[in-house]
Amino acid sequence: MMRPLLRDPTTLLPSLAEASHLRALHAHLVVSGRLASPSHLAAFLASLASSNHLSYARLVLPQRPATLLAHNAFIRALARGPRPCLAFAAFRDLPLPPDHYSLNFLVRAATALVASAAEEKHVSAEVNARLQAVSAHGAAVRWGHAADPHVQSGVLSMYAALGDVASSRAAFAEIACPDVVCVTAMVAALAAGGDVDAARDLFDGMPQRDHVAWSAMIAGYMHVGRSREALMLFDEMLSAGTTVGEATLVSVLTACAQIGTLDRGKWVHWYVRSRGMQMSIKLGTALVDMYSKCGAVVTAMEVFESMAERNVYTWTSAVSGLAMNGMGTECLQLFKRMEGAGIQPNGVSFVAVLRGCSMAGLVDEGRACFDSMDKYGVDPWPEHYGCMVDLYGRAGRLDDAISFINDMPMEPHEGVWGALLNASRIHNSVDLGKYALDKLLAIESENDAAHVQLSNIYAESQNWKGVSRVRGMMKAKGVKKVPGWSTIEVDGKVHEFYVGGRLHPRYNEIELMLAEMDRRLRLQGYTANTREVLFDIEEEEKEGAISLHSEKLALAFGLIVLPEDVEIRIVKNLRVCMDCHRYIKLVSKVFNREIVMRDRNRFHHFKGGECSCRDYW
DNA sequence: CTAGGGTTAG
Repeated sequence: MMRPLLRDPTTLLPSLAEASHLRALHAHLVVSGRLASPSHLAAFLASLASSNHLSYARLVLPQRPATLLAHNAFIRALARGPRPCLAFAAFRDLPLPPDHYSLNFLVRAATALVASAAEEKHVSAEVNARLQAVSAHGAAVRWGHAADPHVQSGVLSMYAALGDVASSRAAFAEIACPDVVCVTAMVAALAAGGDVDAARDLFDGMPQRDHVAWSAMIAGYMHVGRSREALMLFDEMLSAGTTVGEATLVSVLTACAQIGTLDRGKWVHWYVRSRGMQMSIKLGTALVDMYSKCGAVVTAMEVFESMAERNVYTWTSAVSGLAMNGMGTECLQLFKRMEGAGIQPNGVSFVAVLRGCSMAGLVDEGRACFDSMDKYGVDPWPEHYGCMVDLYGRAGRLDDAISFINDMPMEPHEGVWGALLNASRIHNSVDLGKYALDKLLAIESENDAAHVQLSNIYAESQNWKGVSRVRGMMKAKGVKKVPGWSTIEVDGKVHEFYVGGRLHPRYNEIELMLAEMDRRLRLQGYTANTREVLFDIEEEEKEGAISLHSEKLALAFGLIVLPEDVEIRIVKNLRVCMDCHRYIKLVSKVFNREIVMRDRNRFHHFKGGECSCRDYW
């Protein structure tokens, strides 16, 4: 008669916040005799623990003959809860010797502890997590359960979460016959430790691979930013006919976002819909992120609005998408909506909204956001200070930027000086630029971008001596400039262009188009601004170099091969230089094309001779 | 009653 109520106390309890309801349910379980059954007791305890009724659970637990089933369920619930350290206390208080289940859950608790410590960036928490992790492994050995396959795979990923691949390796070597799960865990551990090639060797040697193994290897490439290989492996996975799960698609979308390949990203979106796959929070978030990072911010927001459920990652992803696409006002509005929806912003959310405010020159609003971090219990990271300096500096309030730096409770990190340097460039403040560079170089003496920035400041003020001095400095210190490259996607294929390079098979056509572009731009009164460019390349390449910045090559190629009604989408690894920016604005007008360019920091949407960044970047 | 892969910034 009362069966329906008892079916699943796990889903029932969270809605019963009231203690009287709790006691009623408890009484009900007792009277009906259900609580005498170890599995019902275990389920009841688990739901108590996971719905934050810990003290109640602790009252219930010792009142009957102890079973490992019940205690293990309790430990498991604690391990998955907000405070995994509680699982250790429960493990210590076990009235019976632990079995392999207990140890498995203990190891999970340690992993969760490590993960949360890493997220909080708290040093003492990390040290503590490390100790707990080692002690969990020790307990598994001491109680004779270290050879249980569930415990083994758990231990491997636990050490991986700690960043201790050596221990993962050692533990893996102990396993006589590792099963698919353990090998997959080891593949992931090696990749997380940066040794993707070792991970790939292990993966290639696997006697059988299921979709999780494929997924782990694809994600492994993503961990080290080798997104092209991730996509290539995904193609192999498709040809192998393996089932494609949601997790795989999330990694694939991350790869698309990183490369900026909108066509493949759209294909994934289509794949999800055509298979009728359910749109989970993670998948939806990955889609929002992919569309944002491919410059399709409108579609990103459509996906965002269509999602049934969103968490702080989803919101932050959308806020950040608006910020990087230069939609500062919308970004701030969305952040406010997020607060209104009762979502607690975290450190990343604040980085995103502060960047958005910076883009739109919303200085006071940004300041208010920064000040509100305290209210949410978010400790500012160095990045947040960097954003604030950028916010003031970009708006031309250099004095405010400086006094903000002086009031910092910590030593300014390189990002802070970098922001000040950039502000000095925008507002032509030579002295401040020099000062910021000095500070920056004291921290990062070989920062090539910083040298280039200072040189640009000198160049803007026609100080050629300064330009050559910086150049000499770089030579003397052996600072190597990162070579610039740009990519453009045509029919799903990504074409790469390098600065001054003539490697593309259709270079002859590109050269003709570049000449045509120059001709038509000159008719509009364009003259090349050689100041930055001259510094950017080696002496012998100077001649003709203005046409050879990688983004111009990519743009010329786009003009050749893409139809007029298709926007030209370029991804560049460095910040766009002033001359190219001016050049591309003009091309967008003269050739009547929409051009979207993602540079190192943000998007530039060019149209009709204007850029969405309003010339501040 | 257990296990391996996946989401936000820089």
